[in-house]
Amino acid sequence: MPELPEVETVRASLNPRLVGRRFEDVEILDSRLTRPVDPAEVAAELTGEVVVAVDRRGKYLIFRFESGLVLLIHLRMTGNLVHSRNGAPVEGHVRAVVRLDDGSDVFYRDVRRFGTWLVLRADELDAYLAARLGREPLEGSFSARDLGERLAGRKLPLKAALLDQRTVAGVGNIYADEALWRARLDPARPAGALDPRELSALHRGLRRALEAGIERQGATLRDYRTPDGSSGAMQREFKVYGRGGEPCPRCGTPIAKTRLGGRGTWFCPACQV
DNA sequence: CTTTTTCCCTGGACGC
DNA sequence: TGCGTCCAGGGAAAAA
Repeated sequence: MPELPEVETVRASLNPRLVGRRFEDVEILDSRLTRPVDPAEVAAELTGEVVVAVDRRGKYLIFRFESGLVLLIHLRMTGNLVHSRNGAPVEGHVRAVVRLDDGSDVFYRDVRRFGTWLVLRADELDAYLAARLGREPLEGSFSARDLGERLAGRKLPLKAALLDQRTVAGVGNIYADEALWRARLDPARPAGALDPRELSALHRGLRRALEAGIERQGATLRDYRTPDGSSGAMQREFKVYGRGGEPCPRCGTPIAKTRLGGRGTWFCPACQV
């Protein structure tokens, strides 16, 4: 499940490969991908476009073109971009293919078909993203105080608040649990009830968890791969996610599993308070 | 307004 | 071996 670190890894890999390249041919094989827009219309819009940058905002990939169009890709659960230079076919759940002007191909694969491709004009992009996303947690100017403002007055569980992309952009189920463990905070705590010291710990926990994920090229549990086909290594560093019954790396208490915000949630019942 | 629930999808794990 | 059931979860939309 690609979250901020996985999407950032994909972005960093694709950017140098795609900048300056022209989309010679675009095939969209699954109409769900562009719904409700006709995939043929999207393919026609993208054909001939020249990439000037591959950016990221939250979990969105942003392909910017010379013309001023942008392609917004969300990988959701199992979306996967593969860059193939040798013309070797890529197998399995291919939903779209882009042929570039250097002869290489970008394959979009997605087992569960939740991912989306959306074409916008650059002047529409900010409003689209602003309506859905909060601050970038790794931006230098994002402070514990900013985080506190996003959580103030909210009564839902901390875990659920972190999954809400308007709280902080890019955090998903894995990094929410990992950040809460680092901050020593109980995921069930009411989101608006943190004191300044706890907000600071959560701010630091979020950044440390996300940065660790980026350093390890993301976490590969099943489907996620980088565009060159390699796996991430962050899954080996998980402190609590998916580790029910194993000892807490900090205090040795067995990790507990519960359900919060509709998602599996792992935490240490002793040192997260 | 905020929060919760339902839905979309497929394949892997599990019970019998 | 095969079949049924459950589970994984990001975000949109509907419901509460």
